[in-house]
Amino acid sequence: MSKIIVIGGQTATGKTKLAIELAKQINGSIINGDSMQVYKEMNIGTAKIKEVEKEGVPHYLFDIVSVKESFSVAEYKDLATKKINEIFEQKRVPIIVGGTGLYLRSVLYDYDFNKEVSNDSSTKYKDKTNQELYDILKKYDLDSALQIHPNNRKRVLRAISIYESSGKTKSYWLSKQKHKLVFDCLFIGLTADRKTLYNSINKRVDEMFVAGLEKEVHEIIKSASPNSTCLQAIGYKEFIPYFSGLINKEQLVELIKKNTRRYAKRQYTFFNNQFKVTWYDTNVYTTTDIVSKIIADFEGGKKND
RNA sequence: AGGGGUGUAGUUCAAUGGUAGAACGACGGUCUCCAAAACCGUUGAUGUGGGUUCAAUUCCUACCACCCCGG
Repeated sequence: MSKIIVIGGQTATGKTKLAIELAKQINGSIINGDSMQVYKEMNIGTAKIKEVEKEGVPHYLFDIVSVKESFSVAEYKDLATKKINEIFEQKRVPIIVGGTGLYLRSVLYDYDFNKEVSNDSSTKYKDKTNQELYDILKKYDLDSALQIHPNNRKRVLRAISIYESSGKTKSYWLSKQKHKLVFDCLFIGLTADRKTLYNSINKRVDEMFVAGLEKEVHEIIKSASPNSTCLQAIGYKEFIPYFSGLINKEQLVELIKKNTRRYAKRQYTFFNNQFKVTWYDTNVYTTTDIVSKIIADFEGGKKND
C-alpha cells in the first residue's frame, strides 16, 4: 500500500533540507505541515523554503492564504487529505514536512472537526469566569470536562460550543472516531542536543533580522486583521511591544529566541507522545545518512503505527 | 579614601522578631479547528562573621559587594 513519509520534529533542525534530499531520491512531493507557512506574506520569520531551494521538487500547501484571511486546522486537514490522494494518483511519494503537530495528526488520523460547530460561544460567554464556564461544561459533558483543566478557557469554550451547536457532546464525537492512522506512515523526527539546538536557533533568528524580518513584520501588521492567527507567530508577535516602544531591539531579539526555544521543547513533547517517531539527532547523523536510513526503512516496508 | 543607600530564588520585586511569597525564567508535561496557540506541574533565595533574644531574614555590629553624592 501507498505510504506517506512524515518529517516532523524541532524547529531549526533542518527538516526542509532533509525533505528536499529525500524527495529527489524517491520521487517525492512535499506537503507543508506548518501552521504558519501557509501564509503567503510570512516568509523570513517562518524560515520558509525559497523558490530556488526547491530544486524542482513539487511543493504544496505553502502560500495558500493571505494574512488577511482566516485559516485553521480544519481547512488544513481537508486540503492536505486531497493533496495526499492526488500525489498517490501520480505515483509519487507524499512527504509531509512541518512542525505543527496538531496539523499532522489531524490529517493522519480520522479527526472530525465537525463543520457545523460555530465558535460564537466565546462572545456569548465573555463575562463568565473560568470556573463558571467549567461548571456549564460539567453539566453538558462531564467526560470532556474531566479531561480539560478549568483554566484552559479556550478548550472549555470549544467543548461548550460543540454541545450547543450540534446537540451532541465532544466526547460523543470523539467516540465516533477510530483513533487510528488513516494512512500508512513513516514518522521521522529531527532533534538535536540542547546546546546545538539553541545555537541553531540563535543563529537562525539573527539571520532573520539580517534578511529583513523587521520590514516583513511591519508590512504584515499593517494589513493583518487584529485577531489573525499570524499575529500569534513567534518572530512576529514580539514586534508589537517593540513597535510601540515598550522593549528595545536587543530585548526583542532575546524574546524571539526565548520563545523559539520554548516552542522547540513543546514540539519535542508533542511529537514524542503523539506519534511513534523514529528520532534522528542531527548532531550525530548527516542529512545524507538520514536520507539513506529513511529510504532503507521505506523500501523495507517499515511503518509506524 | 568623606557622606548616604542597597544586599532575599537565575532575574525583578514582596513580607515578617515565630515554617520566607509572587511574577518572570529554567525544567517537565497535556493536546481533536486561533496550535508558532492555550493550559498544567516542578524547581529554587535571606552576602559573610559576630552580638542581643527562647527565637534574627528582620534589631545591633564588623567585614565584603554594588549603587548614588562628593555640584
